[in-house]
Amino acid sequence: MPPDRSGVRVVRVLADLPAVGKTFDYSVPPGWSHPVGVGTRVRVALGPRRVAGWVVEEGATPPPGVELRPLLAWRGHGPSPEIVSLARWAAWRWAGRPAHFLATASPETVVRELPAPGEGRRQPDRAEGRFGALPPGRASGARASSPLAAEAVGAGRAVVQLPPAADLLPLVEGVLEACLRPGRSVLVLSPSVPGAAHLAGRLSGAGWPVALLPGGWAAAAAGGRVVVGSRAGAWGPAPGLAGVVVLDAHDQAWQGEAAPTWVGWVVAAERARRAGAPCVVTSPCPTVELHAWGRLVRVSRSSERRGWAVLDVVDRRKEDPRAGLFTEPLVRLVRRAADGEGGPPLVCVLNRTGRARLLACTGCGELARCETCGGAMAEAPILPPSSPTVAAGGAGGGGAGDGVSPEGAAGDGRPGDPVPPESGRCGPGPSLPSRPIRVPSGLVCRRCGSGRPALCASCGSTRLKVLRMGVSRLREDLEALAQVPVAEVTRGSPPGWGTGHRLVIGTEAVLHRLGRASAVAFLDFDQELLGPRFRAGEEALARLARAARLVGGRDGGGRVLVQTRLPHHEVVQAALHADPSLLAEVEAKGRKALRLPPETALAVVSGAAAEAWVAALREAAGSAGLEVLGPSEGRWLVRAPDHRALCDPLASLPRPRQGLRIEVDPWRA
DNA sequence: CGGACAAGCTGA
DNA sequence: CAGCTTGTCCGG
Repeated sequence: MPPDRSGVRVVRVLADLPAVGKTFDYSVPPGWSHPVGVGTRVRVALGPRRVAGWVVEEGATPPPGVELRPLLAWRGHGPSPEIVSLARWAAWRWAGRPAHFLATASPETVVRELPAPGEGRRQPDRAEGRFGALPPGRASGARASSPLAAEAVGAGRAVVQLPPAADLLPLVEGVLEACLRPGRSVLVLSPSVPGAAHLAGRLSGAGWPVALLPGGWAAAAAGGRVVVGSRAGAWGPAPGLAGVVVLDAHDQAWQGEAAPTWVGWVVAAERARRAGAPCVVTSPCPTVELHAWGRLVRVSRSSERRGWAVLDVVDRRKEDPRAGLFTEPLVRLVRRAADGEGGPPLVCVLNRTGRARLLACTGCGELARCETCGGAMAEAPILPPSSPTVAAGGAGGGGAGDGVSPEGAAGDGRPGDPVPPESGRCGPGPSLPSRPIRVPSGLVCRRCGSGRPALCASCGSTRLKVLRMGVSRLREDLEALAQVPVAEVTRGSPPGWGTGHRLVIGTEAVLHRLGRASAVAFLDFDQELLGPRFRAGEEALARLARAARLVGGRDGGGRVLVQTRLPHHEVVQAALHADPSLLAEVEAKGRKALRLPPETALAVVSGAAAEAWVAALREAAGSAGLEVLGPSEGRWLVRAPDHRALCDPLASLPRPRQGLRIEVDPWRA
């Protein structure tokens, strides 16, 4: 090593190792012709190993007494210095590691050089049809100039409340017209990957220079393009950022389940703020957070009404209780769908997987409960041990409450999930068929996972009646009623499952899987309304909005049927009157009263090391106005007046290497 | 993260 | 006291 300060470039490198937050200094080999700057991806020696990393600082003074080692290899272009800085911010904001975000912000392959910058808009293709017609838009070559877009761009931070079935393209094009300039970029994000691809196709057909992420990373990094992506796209390259558009900003998909639980639209908005660029988000049903963030821009009442569906509210209080979920209006709808010819299907939604989630003895009336823990026993098919086959399984969700969340359904049929233990304490016996079947069925505890045969524990009767049925059972009943095949779609179903059926039933997932429906029926909407999460109301309205979009709004002629015992609930009323503010007002007051976001900032801390760490946090807490509540079910809730008061202490307290999960902005408190 | 090394437990 | 496990520290 030459004795320094004589033309040897020194760079500070962050290794791509989640647990190593520390940075290390290296020398740039003198012979290198590669561009090396903040964000460049490199390979370095760290102790005995060679690891990937990013240059995060240039020209730093290495600590005295360390012999610098040279960078080992140049691994192509990486995120820009602005993104490196944004990653540091996000690491603070969601209690994560910068390396996590830099990985998200980096291209999937080594990018050695960048193509030419985008050239501005060319004449639109006339061949428009190949991008499909959902939602039914007019030819996008037509004048897109949208006064709505102008108003939104002018507001700087705008929440455009477009109804569910509205075509978003005119607004997006309006923002592009207002913002996209040679050599600059506009970021357009959609909550789903197919949604982003579809949008990219339409924009590109309309003549815009599009780079679709993640594949188009290099093109995006060259600048002058509309950069289209989904959640991770919030981290995509967009040099000279001149505007940001986020579609369906209320969507739960903007937040991930894995820690750090960063929120895509919040990252995009922060990026726009730092660049001084306008950020326009759209939503048919803006959340309270969105209301607190930006200025609300609304369309006319008549447009808004047109974009929501006609809602049939079935008051289950007035229906014959013996009819169960099959109310008279639903039966009519089912018969009509069964008799119909072709066209999109009737979609029935019931957010309960499995066949039967709660049973009682027909003889003595006793509930089927677990002999071990007292929890409710659900009916479950008996599977061969560790069968990988997808089947209805009531076994999901260890202690996840009612399992109403889509996550609760995640356990379906995955190997390693608690399936009824045929070898267990009271397994049903030896001769199991090799394929999963529905009969004989057993009972399985949804809390502790133990199983037993389908018998009443108190009188031994084998006749059990279903008090709360799940989709699998309902599918059979629906098929019997309709006399046509009925498809069942849950999270585990293969893609494309259910197409070609006149009737489809499923959990919440069915709303995401299908592109179009003639009608959507929510069989037990109370479950959505009363979910044990503080965002239950907003989620429920988002589902109604999605359903309205599926049926094409009022113009599409579709209907949405909602079976509920709470017909006056603000969520139902908001959809009925095509006025999401009816919910927003109630919701804002409620959050304020209960000191929930956006009134406060929350984090949930859990894991093996949580208890000790939280104790230390409590020590440090008092000054900052930080409250630590809990534990409840092994989780602590940390509450602060705002994110600064929350995240500063979380960031300054040293973290154990393992066993600590911090969820900032938790979905449920 | 993964290797190095130190401190603790075990068994002959 | 060797041999192994478990824990803590460090890397430029």
